[in-house]
Amino acid sequence: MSDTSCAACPLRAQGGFTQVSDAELAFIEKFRRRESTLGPGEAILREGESSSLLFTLRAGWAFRFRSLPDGRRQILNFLLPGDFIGLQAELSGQVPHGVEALTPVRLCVFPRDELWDLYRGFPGLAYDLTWLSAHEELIVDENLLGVGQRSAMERIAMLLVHLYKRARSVGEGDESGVNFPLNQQHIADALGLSLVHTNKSLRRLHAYGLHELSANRLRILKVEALQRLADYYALPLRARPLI
Amino acid sequence: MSDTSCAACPLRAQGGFTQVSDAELAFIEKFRRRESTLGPGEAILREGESSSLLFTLRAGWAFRFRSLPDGRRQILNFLLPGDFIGLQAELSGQVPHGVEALTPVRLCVFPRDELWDLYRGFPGLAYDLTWLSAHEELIVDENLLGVGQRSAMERIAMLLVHLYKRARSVGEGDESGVNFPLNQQHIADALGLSLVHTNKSLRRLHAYGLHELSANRLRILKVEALQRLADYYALPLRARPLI
DNA sequence: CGATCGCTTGATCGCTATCAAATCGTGTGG
DNA sequence: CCACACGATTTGATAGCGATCAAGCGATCG
Repeated sequence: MSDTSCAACPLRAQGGFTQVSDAELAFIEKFRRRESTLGPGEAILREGESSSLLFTLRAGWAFRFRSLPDGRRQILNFLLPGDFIGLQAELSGQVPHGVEALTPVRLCVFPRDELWDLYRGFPGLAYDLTWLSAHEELIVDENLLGVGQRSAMERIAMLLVHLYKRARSVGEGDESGVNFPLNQQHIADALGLSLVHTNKSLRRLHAYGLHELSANRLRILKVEALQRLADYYALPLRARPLI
Repeated sequence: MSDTSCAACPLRAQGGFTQVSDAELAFIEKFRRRESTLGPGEAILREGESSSLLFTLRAGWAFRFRSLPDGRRQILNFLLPGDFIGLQAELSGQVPHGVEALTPVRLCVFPRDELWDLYRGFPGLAYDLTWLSAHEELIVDENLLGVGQRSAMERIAMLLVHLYKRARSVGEGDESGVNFPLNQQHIADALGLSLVHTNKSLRRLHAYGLHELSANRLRILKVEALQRLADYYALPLRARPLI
């Protein structure tokens, strides 16, 4: 697949993202080295390794995770189109978490060592990067609140609503639902639950008739009810920067 | 108490922070509007409210939290001297979390609406802000990993080691221990445990003789053993930016 | 067609929550 | 100085949510 020009970026075209100036766009185009494609289950970043690369997820879903020596794994957050990957690395470039593709993904690849040019020449983009970082932290905060304080059912309801809204906000799916590439193990790892209990809770929640989840497709029938059940009221999603 | 000049900042003097140029220091000095002092339990930021202010915690401890409508509260992370407060607010300035002082705190206060001057004129400081944001996310990641995957005892051991190391890294305490202003309710809220269970686990952990915790003072006797118990191996703390 | 992976279900265990109450230290007012 | 209130800590008893163990089912794939 050949690389698309940033000016013709289908993601940027589809709205929900902030505007950039022509000069900024030109810089981004130059900053981006190439595009890259990976399949489901492939590693974008490996836990504990160094990477001199940064990415923007242009298409597809992925997730960020950390694990313990004995194999327990915690999914920290899910990455959807427009999300930026790799900021958390310390200067050394070593990332304490892994990032793995959930679906086929399309990545824009940037060289970390030219990040400085961005800060020096394009304060607007620099600001955007900080914003993206702070925004991702906000999502992790929300997960932590859920995992620390909510019951299993509440957590699941929250996750479904959360991902549904985010997917819709980047233009995926429609009234009939969105693609939903997580399996139950992913849900369990994201919510700090066992696989078995996740299955049982999911089943019990399904019996309420507030959502449909089948064949990789998620449909939310009663958003309000689900949100009430989870005590989860997401802030409205604003236009966000895209680099 | 009169304001200190940034050039004479006792925090910056004490090492562990990255260097800034004279020009940057001068900007920070101008950017900072005033200092402010709050007592334990006082709110630095109120959950859900808007704030046009940003802060650097110059002295004292605080914590960031979110709560659910029914009162359950999750502490997201603890703030120690040098930490920057308020980045997570969306452009509107609305913060989804609260920040509360644990000890008497001394804050440097910055006007959010001049943040743009920093990005335009001082790319190095802009970079630092992104770094601080990403670094805080890293800490929240770690908490999420713990709350999602670790047992009660492991979580407590982790928290003690984590806070001890951070406190030491900003120059607090000595071999004989550090001040430790959390009560058991704070620990419970940070780790997603009930107060009663926190107490019992703390007690059981204390019986192992790996630490001493009394009268607001924490002493770690066997760091290695505690870390092994928690499966927690913190990355070495690097020099960090201070704004 | 056997193998593998993800989903489902039942039985049992145990960690942690919840309920209840006692203890202790501290500050306050009589 | 004592009585009292209040917050933080501690302890015991009981309940329950979610983990763990074990097994079966269904679909996809080489």
